[in-house]
Amino acid sequence: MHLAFDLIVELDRALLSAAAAAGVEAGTFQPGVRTSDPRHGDFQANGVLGAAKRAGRPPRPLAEALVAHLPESVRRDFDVAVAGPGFINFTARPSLLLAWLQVYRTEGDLAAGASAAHAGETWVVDYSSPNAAKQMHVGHLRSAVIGEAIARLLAFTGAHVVRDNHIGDWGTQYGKLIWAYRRHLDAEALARDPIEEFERLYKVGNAAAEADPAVLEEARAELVKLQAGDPDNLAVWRHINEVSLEAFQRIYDRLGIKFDVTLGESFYNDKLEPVYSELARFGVSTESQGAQVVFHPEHPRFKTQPFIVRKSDGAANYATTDLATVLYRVEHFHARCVLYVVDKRQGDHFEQLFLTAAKWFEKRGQAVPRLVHVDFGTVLGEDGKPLKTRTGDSIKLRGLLDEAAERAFALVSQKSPDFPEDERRRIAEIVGVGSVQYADLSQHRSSDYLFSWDKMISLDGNTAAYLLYALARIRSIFRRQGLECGDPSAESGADAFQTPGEVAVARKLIKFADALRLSSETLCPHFLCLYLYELAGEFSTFYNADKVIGAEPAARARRLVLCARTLLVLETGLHLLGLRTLERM
RNA sequence: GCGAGUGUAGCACAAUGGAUAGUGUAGUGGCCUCCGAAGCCAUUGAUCCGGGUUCGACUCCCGGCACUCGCACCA
Repeated sequence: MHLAFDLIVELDRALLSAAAAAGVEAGTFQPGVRTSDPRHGDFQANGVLGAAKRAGRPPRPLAEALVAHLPESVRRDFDVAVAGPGFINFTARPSLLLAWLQVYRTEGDLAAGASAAHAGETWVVDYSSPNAAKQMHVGHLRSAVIGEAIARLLAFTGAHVVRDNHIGDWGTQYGKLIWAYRRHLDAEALARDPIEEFERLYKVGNAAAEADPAVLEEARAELVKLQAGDPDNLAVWRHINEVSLEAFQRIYDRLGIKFDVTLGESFYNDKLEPVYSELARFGVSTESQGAQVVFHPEHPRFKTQPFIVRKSDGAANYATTDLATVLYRVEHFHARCVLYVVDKRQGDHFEQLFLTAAKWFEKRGQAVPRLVHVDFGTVLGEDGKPLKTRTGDSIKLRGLLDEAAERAFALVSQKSPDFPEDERRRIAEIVGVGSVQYADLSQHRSSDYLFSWDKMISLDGNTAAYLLYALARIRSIFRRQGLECGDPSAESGADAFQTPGEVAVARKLIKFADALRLSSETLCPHFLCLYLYELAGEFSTFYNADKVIGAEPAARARRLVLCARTLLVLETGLHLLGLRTLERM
């Protein structure tokens, strides 16, 4: 039996053909189907009002006419009603709810249903992108967490995703760093915590260069040697980068991040010369104050605010690399779309980059991919200012995740004292790190967000722990019944949903498709979070009202369907967000 | 100065131009002989101000006010 994954798409199509049959002029009617307030039904079509206005017809009779021309299948699956000024409400019948849940029963089924959205498209997602030789701190959290969630969402909805970690592994800081590395390296500290040692060395080099111009000169000389390909300096540089990447990967492992490629700035060193020579030759760039820059006369601000593509000393900067990177992603990956998951404070840079790339590509006679700055707000402390330690230092990501796991451990130990310690540790890591990820994802990415340990790990409200707890309770039902979750034999004999709790959960489950679509179209994971939270809420109400164990056979079977699918959707959803899930907690 | 963003209940957040603006916390009152009470149920409380567009505006446009951020060789 064919049953649409996204029922909204199906209703949209049905309404369009009904409009044609009812004599509505083509192109004047957009169905506008969306999920609705459950009080009114499951889906509603709002498009009649606008179309009636344009046609100069009263809306309600038009809505009635459309309803009368709906295909038989729609009327069989939905209770259809015209309401208010001219809304068409669709309420899924219990038989449709059960049928949908019987068709979409595994993660593979869901993925197959969702994958039509971006099939055949290649998307490059540029996220995390820390600087080598420095520890990742709280400022790196959101890019990593949001970027990973978006990459997973796109992949699940059918895209071929290239995850690219565009690390800062080249630049002027290496002069001072290498200078200090040669003179002040503490081998013991390096073995203990290499990145901390690199950070210390950089500070030593920086301070020495500030205090003594001769040192500054020496550091510059080290940089020139590195850039000229001096083998010794290159070896130091490589060592620093390797060690840095290993340290980053330990963080990424905890956050469920795995990059497809790590093409840092240095990768583009030999691809920069054509960028500025072409920009100059095409007349896209001009010379200003000794630098090569791009102005955009059509833009209110960038007509005077330059985009510097080559510094007055002849060196490249990040604008140059970013342009070279766009070209590489098109030519090498055939990217149709490139996402930059970067702090919103860099908005100007990306706006200028995209304008410049458009002009450059046009001159090259090449289509520019869709370039999107997926921006996000700042992580604030409880004082409303950017999150720092009490002494004003940035908070290290590793320490932050450790603290999250520690706090979760205290909680797990309190709630489940009889679990063995190693299991409590394992649970705490999942709950703690997941809480940090979820707190970040559950809020609209564009706004700043307030970092609060208490709200994050306190298990009330829209938190990771609440969702994980719902999972644990479902698992427990199956465990107590000696059943595998989703076992078809346990579900056989299920009849249509009856109680308010059953119906509410089933109605929420069929809207997973919509949550995925909304979330991936807008590149906003919080829509998925909100959906999962509401689903878990509906489930908790149902769980409280309707018992599975001990129910008569048909009721037990249909309730097991709800348990299994809620578990499936919650787990699939949480995995898409980058979280790990657990059996009990 | 120019530009961008934000302004929703005591606090923290939602609302893809749609119906009576949702939720969590905090407050109050219930529910464990009942699959995990890290839970459930009930209840109080808000769109910065002023215009406009629209059948319909938290949402779009214009003008204020407040806060945040960005603005020449760091990324």
